[in-house]
Amino acid sequence: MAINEIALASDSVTDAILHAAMLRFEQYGYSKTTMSEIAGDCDMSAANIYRYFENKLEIGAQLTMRCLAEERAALTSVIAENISAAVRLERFVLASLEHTFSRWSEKPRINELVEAIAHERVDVVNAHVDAKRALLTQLIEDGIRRGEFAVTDPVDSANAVHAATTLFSVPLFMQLKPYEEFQALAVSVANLMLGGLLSRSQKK
Amino acid sequence: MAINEIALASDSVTDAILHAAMLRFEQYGYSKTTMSEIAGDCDMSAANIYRYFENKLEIGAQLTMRCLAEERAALTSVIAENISAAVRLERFVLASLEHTFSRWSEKPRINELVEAIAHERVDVVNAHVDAKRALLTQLIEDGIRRGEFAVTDPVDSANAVHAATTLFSVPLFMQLKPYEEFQALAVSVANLMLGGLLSRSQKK
DNA sequence: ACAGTGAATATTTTCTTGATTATTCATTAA
DNA sequence: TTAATGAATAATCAAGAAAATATTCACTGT
Repeated sequence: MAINEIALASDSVTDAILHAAMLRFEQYGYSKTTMSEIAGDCDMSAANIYRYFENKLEIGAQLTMRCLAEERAALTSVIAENISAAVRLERFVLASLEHTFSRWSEKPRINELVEAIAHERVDVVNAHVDAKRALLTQLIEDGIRRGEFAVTDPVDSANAVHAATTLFSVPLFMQLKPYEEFQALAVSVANLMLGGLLSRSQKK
Repeated sequence: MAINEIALASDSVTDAILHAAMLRFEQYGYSKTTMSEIAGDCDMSAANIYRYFENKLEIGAQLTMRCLAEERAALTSVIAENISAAVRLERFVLASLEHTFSRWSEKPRINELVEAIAHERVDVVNAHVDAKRALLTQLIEDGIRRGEFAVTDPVDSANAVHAATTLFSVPLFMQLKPYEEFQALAVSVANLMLGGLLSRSQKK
């Protein structure tokens, strides 16, 4: 029964709704999923959902935030690796590309959700972008601390790196080339930028 | 009379049609302009246009090619300046941004035209992108020749620079920030990349 | 043959209008 | 007071007709 599913998957009505919505969105897409269906999965009426969420968009927004947070979690673990900042930067770019590409090619429904929310809730995307920039800033600060990077303004450098890797973060572009070409390009871009970051003694 | 306009602006029926179409597209937009209107401006019937152009899309494509060629002409003259390759590269990026931004903000009708054609005639955009990459390759080769740049594969570097400056070449992004912020970002990106291009002796 | 046309056809867009769906609200049950 | 509902309302979507537009074609004048 649905009651069991809820018990297994979550510990509050809010989470039950989010969980049910996610399953629907994954399988049928955001726009094709109705509030009644989500409600039915939770054994409640559609009206009751509005006691927990302002509207459908808010459900989508929260799920999108989770999705983007997962991506950042992966990037965070790249940053945390115990290797040179230069290699971490390259892996950061490659990991970002990998998430963008695989969401686009393997999870089109979720991609649809994210795009829809990005359109109506710019704040969600902005928060993600700001968080990503903050991660890059962290990484660059660490590189400076270790004596690897020679730049003086880590925030400015992080902004530049972020801007320069736009191509690898926007699903829309993924249709332009096969994944392998994007990978090679990402490596080239990362190496080019590293030239501007590395301190003289680090260069081969 | 229209006859005079044609005589002034062009020397063939083909050019008269293109000229009339451009005026209409600029003022009313690509989709709102009809073949009959273009034909009327040239004192001919709509059917007669098809003796000179395959269809409306082809007219749009040719005008778009002109527009993109103008942009490349500006970039070409930046490359031709008699200054260091490093400065030319920065100016190249800034000029590219300027074209993207001003077309988006000041010529929305033309931008609509370009977007419409880009959607239906990918080959037109591809040719432009390839030509832009070729210009960058030229510039980098020149930088190498002069001893300014230390890279070994100018085509790969040009691809990387081109990819890294995507943000400044796509009209869609122009809504994200004010022009001044884009300018500052473009300078940061250019400097970051120059770090990877410049030969050791050039660095301050 | 060539440049051109009006009328016919095909395609696209626009507009209605009937559903479907989102959201609100008055009310019930605990 | 809190959780929940069915019914009412509002907003959105979708199918199909009507109108506008693109494209073709048989034909005219040169």
